[in-house]
Formats: sequence, C-alpha cells, structure tokens
Amino acid sequence: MKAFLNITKALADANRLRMLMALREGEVCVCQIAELTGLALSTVSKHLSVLYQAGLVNARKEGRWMYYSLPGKGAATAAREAVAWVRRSLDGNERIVADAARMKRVRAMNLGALCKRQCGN
Amino acid sequence: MKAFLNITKALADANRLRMLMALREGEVCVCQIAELTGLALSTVSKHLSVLYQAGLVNARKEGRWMYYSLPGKGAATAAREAVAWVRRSLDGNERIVADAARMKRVRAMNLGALCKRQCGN
DNA sequence: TTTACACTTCGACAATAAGCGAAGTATGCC
DNA sequence: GGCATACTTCGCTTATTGTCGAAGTGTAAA
Repeated sequence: MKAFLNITKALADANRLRMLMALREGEVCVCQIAELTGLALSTVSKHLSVLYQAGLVNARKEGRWMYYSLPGKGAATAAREAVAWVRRSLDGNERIVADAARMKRVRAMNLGALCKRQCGN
Repeated sequence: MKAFLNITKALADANRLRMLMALREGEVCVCQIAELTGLALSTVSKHLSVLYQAGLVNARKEGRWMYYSLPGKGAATAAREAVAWVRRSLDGNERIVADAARMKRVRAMNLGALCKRQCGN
C-alpha cells in the first residue's frame, strides 16, 4: 500500500507530471528541468527526488551532472504501468505540448552555459 | 491536465483508495463506508465527493440513502483506466484484504440500524 | 406539520506539502 | 590545495488538504 501511495502521491502534482512527460525524449539533467519549468533548482531537485522515491524515474550520476530518465524494463510493474498511463492520458495536452516544444529548445542549448545561468538565480 | 490531476489527487490518499477498493463488490452507502473506515460521516462524505468529482465513482440517490459505486462503461477512459490500475495494484494488499473481510460483515448488517448508530457518534 | 434520519456543507484546527534562498556535499578543473 | 560548479539538504513561510463536530438540506414516516 505504501509503495503504491508513493506513486499516486508523486503523480498528484502538476509540475511533477510535467517533469515526467519532459523525460519522454530521453534523459535530462536538473538544470534543464529548472529551465523548462521556471522553478528554483532546489524545488526541482525535491520534485525529482519524490519521483525517484516512487520509482517513477531513474537517476544516473555522470561527473557533476545528474541525469534523470524514465524507468526501463527493470522497473517495478506498478511504476511502469503508472508512467504508461500518465503518458497515454496527457499526450496531446496543451501544456504538455508547449513544454515539449520548449524542451526541444532547452536540449539544444549548451549544458554548461545553461546550468551556470541557473546557479546565478 | 486539470481533469487528470483531479484523478491523481483523488488517488493520493490511503482512505480514498480503501473506499475505492471497498466498492468492488457493489454499491454501498455512506454510513457503510464510515463503519468500514472508522472515519466521521462528514469526512467520508467529503472523500466520496472528491472521488466523484474526479469521475472515479458513480453516485445514486434512493430515498434517504446515497449509494456510491464504481464507474461503468459510460465513464471517461482515464477514470476507468485509473480504477482498473488501482484494482490491479492493490489486489491482495494486506489492508485491502482485511477491509474486504470487514466489508462483508458490514454488508450483512441492517442498513437502518447501522446508519442510526453512525449518527449517534 | 412534526419528527427522525441520511447525508452534505460549514467553520475551525492540525498535518502535510510546495516553494524559495542559504548552506552543505560532491565532482572536476586550475 | 583552492576554486568553480551541479546538485542536494536544511530552515522557513505559505498554501493545501484531512479531520472533526456543528449546523444545514432534503426525504420519508408518523
């Protein structure tokens, strides 16, 4: 019950849903999500932590960067089903489509420059 | 997005999940859920209202009684998928199994006597 | 119409969670 | 080592949500 509640609670926030959907095209680092959402770095970090605790995202550290991605085949059934359900339900949503367009631009930016800008805020 | 968020928020509470699962065997009235959960009538009513707003339960008034049930074929896709997912995920859960046993006894009780007892609290 | 009853809404309080900036941690570069 | 950087954790404030009892609503029976 607790594990499942962790999932439903993780999904019960608009910004976390946006983050989950932003990972569709592949892994991203924290500052890219911050750039997308306009939230403070600490807030983004916390949200991603909630998603991670629920098993809804993978986390991979590479040097100074922390990369988050959607869970693969090794993930728990409930988590995979949850992500699939979210994707089906939010695909085509106005906000999510706008995010996808913006995310495309964010991905095209230089990572170092982007992160440096985030830290300045 | 808002409709979907209504669903995920509705699922993000242990007592509401218990209520949803308690409806598996058919419709029940508010005081039966109160008897099951041990919560105040007003609290149960509010929880069921949240589930109803999200489209996760049907509501039917018959005389003085209000019957809640799981949504049928006419319900929105997202809602039906959500309920199915919850049922798959929580089936066999310790607490849910215990609730089911208790719910069986509650269903066997006389409705009038049960509700009268609730109002006394 | 009066009364009882099943439920909902209201008002208040407590607990939880979102948000930020500041401080802390870990990694890489000079 | 010393410093910059990418991220996390901490402390705090604000907003939201769960909970209850009291009051209100609609229905049925006396």
